[in-house]
Amino acid sequence: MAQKSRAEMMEETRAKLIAAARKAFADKGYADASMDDLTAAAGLTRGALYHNFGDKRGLLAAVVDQIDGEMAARAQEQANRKGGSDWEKLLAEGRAYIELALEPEVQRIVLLDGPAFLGNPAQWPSQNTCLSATITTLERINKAGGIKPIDIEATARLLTGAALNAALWVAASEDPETVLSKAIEAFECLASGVLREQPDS
Amino acid sequence: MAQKSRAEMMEETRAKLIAAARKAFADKGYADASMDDLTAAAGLTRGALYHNFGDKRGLLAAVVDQIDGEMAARAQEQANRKGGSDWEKLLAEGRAYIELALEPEVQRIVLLDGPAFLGNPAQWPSQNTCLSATITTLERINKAGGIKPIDIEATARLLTGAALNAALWVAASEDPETVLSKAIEAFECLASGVLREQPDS
DNA sequence: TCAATTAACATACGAAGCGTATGTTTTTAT
DNA sequence: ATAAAAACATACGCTTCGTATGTTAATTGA
Repeated sequence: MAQKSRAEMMEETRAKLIAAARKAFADKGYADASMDDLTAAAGLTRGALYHNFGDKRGLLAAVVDQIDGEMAARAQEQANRKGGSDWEKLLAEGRAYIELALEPEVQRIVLLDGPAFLGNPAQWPSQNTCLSATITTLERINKAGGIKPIDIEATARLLTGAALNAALWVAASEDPETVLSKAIEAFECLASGVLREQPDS
Repeated sequence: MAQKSRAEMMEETRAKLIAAARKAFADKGYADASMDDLTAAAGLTRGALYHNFGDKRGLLAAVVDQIDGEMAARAQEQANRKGGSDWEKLLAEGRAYIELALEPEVQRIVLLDGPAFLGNPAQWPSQNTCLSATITTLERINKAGGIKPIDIEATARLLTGAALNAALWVAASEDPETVLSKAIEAFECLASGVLREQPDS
């Protein structure tokens, strides 16, 4: 089909705006990103913005949603690649979260600006994408009787929180390579706290 | 002395501005807080602001510093109150962090707005106030040979990160009472991962 | 098929806020 | 006592956001 339908055009402009926003938000931060510049870079005007996303925050929410989806997919991929036990999958997820959060785009938009302008991340619908994966893995381990009798969701929240914070620490360090390995070690150490018995490693 | 020196006057206006900023930032958030309104509420104008703090961000930094100092002091107080072993002190600190982070003022200003407008908290000088306390406690436990051979700072970073994230979760929940106890349980569980042997509890 | 309506934007407008540049007054220094 | 500087207040310009109002093209209904 050479002709694009109206709905397709709409989706295309939405995609262009989101793409331009990802770049602008990542480069300048949400607060310093001008909507005039952003929309112009996408070959549009602010009119398209307010028609499609309501306001500036709406665009940020859409961007966060998109990034979060990509994060969850990539983390799952990493976790499933190596196979292994559910426990090893949990550790792989944690490592993946840390490494994903090292990307400037994720860090600036999702970890720094997101909470300030979209509010408490614990209330985001998207945050649950990454989180539910961890919950699922924890529940599997739990059904096998491998962990202590604690609240699954609470544990998942703390683990992901620790991972994201670790990423911020690594990003701020002057020697990310070695600091990253330290962070991953510490993460696996803390995670082992949920086990009934010490792992083999 | 009935007369106040010039330096005292200066400190007084700084204190008034910081106090007004704490209230305004906590109520409306940093982005939506008007400097005109804020300074007027302190009985001053924006002139005083830019003379004392450089810009809006400078005022936020001062506010964050003050709150962080109070947090560290209160957490230490809580940890030392019950006495007990270093291990119990570590758990008490974690619990204190979670409970402190539940206060709307701390949450809005330090956890949500701070990172967005002051940048990565891992680079803040003030963040180290709370963190170094945890590091100190961990080192004490380490010297007694009680923990696994992992990086102390990394562990402290992850533990505080987990605590702060837990607080955001509790704050967003509809039943903070029970969720808080779950979060504290999970925290202690994860923290026990650093121990060589399972604690007595 | 052809008006009429609506969707998808663009343009124009008004208001608010930040930072700076420029006063103004009161100490401090010499 | 006069000059200098500190501690603010006032005034100004610039940017930006959200909305209100066009404008064009597609869709609907008879």
